Amino acid sequence: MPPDRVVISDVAAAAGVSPTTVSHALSGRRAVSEETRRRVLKVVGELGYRSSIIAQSLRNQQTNSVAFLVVDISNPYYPTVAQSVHDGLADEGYVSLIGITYGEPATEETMLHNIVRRNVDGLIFQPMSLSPLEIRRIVGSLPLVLITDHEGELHADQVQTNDAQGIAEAVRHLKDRGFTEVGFIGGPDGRSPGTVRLASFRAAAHALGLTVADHWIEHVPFNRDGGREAGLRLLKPADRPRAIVCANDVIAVGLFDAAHDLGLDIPRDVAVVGFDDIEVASMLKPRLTTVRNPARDVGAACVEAVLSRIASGPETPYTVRSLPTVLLPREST
Amino acid sequence: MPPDRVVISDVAAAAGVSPTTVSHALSGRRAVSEETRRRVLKVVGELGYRSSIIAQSLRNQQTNSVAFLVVDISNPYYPTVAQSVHDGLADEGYVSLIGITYGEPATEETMLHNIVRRNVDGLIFQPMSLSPLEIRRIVGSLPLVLITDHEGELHADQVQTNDAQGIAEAVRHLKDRGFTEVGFIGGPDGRSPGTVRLASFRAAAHALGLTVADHWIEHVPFNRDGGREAGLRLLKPADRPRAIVCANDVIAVGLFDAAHDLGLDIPRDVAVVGFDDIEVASMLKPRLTTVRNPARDVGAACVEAVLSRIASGPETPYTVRSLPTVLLPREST
DNA sequence: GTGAAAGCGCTAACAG
DNA sequence: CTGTTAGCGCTTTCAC
Repeated sequence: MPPDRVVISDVAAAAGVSPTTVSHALSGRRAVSEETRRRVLKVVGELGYRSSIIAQSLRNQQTNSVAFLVVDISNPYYPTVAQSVHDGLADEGYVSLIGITYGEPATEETMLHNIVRRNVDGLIFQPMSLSPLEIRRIVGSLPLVLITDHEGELHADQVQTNDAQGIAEAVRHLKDRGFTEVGFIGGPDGRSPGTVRLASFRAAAHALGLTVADHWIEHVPFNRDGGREAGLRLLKPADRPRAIVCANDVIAVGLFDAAHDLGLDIPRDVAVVGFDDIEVASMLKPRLTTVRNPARDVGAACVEAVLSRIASGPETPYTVRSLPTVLLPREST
Repeated sequence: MPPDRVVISDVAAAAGVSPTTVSHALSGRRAVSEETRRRVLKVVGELGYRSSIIAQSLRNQQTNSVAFLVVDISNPYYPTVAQSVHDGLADEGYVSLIGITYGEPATEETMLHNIVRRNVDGLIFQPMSLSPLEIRRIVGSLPLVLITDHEGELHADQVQTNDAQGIAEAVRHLKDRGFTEVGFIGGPDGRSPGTVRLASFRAAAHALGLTVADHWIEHVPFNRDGGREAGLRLLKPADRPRAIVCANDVIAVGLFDAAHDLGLDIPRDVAVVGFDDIEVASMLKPRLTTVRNPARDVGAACVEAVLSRIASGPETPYTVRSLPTVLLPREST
């Protein structure tokens, strides 16, 4: 086993040159005679020298790292985004620091502080609790990309999906299929994407003259159990909606559970529409009609945004990238 | 917006003390008079000082970070492990650097080098291509936990699952149900977990006197398409196995696709057993019989192993943690 | 073409 | 109880 930490002065000594020369032989930022360069490289190979990124970071004031703060990796939608972010960043030589916030305000805040303390070069963040201004206050002038539907001043670059469009398509599709009494299972109140989706649902249903009873709107956590419980509440009464739009696919899975428990057939007794198009959606029986949320594109857009911000500095105006969503009609409607 | 980078000397100057005192007032590693401490803390608050972890890392020779190298985050099994690792590490104040290797030898190797250059305090790694010795050569004396079924000298702490046990239960269960002609869809040849699972399958089938034709064994990538293609090859001929064990659930999903395409009923025409118990398993129709692979426990065991190694140093003997697997009989058998 | 010296931000001897 | 000094490993002036 070779000595564990070979540092630049070890290489310099062994090659009979100064650390400066080793640095330049490796980086190519200054001319080094061919002969010296070869000798240095040889010693580097023999000693197994690998420069310390920590030391470089301190000196260069940049770490080649980007943090990605995500709400909840147990929803299959997010690993896809995370993978896309990771791969895009890795291609450009950046490492990703992934943090899971669970949407908790305290967790969001402490993670933000830790990220600043780690001198990351940029941050991609899907906020659930903190406001854009609070975030900016914590991270200073750090390159910041927010994944959010928030309207208005963000103090950050933005990546969003056009959820209203997909939801509108879904509602129209329900009407075309003859479902006129419709309900909605949304996420918790607040800054979650469920809020926008619910608003879009209401607007679309109203525009098309569909019936939406107040008690056909449910707010639950974005998970399978939430969907199941809301489903039970909505479907048990005789007075129930004939179609239900869910704020995401995971909730729809829970709704499938509820329908199964109650012996109800989908779509005969109740139609179901999801949101996200996670892989499971096409594995369910019946296959789930859903709105496709382009996870990989979202990740790629975030990477692109954060890298251009890192390159351009804080002066250039903030950008907004809006990605389309589209309805995928399948068997559950 | 406050000045972006407040450093310790700024605080010292504003509080009228030395940087040393600020450091100690914050860390508590040296007594500081109550009066001074209060003053320093006040200034820290006003200026919004947050110490640089990069600088601390260079000085202290430890980064409070652990790398987690995983094969493929698109298989839902891994996000669960990753989440467990992330949470366990976060609880102890460590940040996780997640890398996705896709099992590529070149990627594994460069990621390993980069990780060393980043001075992480430890590494949790599920190797697919590199051998334990090659890995140890690259990472030097770094605390290293390998997630692998590899038998023999590992030069690292190990976390493994007792796959043989679960597979044996599965095969016995198939026999009990009256399936005597059995096949297997495994992963690619090599260091993948599929190799051990196949060997266990063969051993168990042989011990119980079941029939396993050579062409009922398939090697495919660990994804849905792989399962589908293998399924088509196995199920099309009249001479087909009556039950198929899959090396993981994702492959089993592909097999479901194939059965569906061919108009075959599960379990009447062919029984299916998976491995992992990802959430989808219980959502399929019919619900998938599978061997539960304790993802969260694996993650927790890795965290525990790497942290104790970090605490104990390289001298203490390597440990092996073996986690049980158990069959979950459901509707697909 | 090469080297000496300074400094990134921090902490720990050492000294008082 | 507090401050001065050195140094973690690197890159970049500045000087020759």
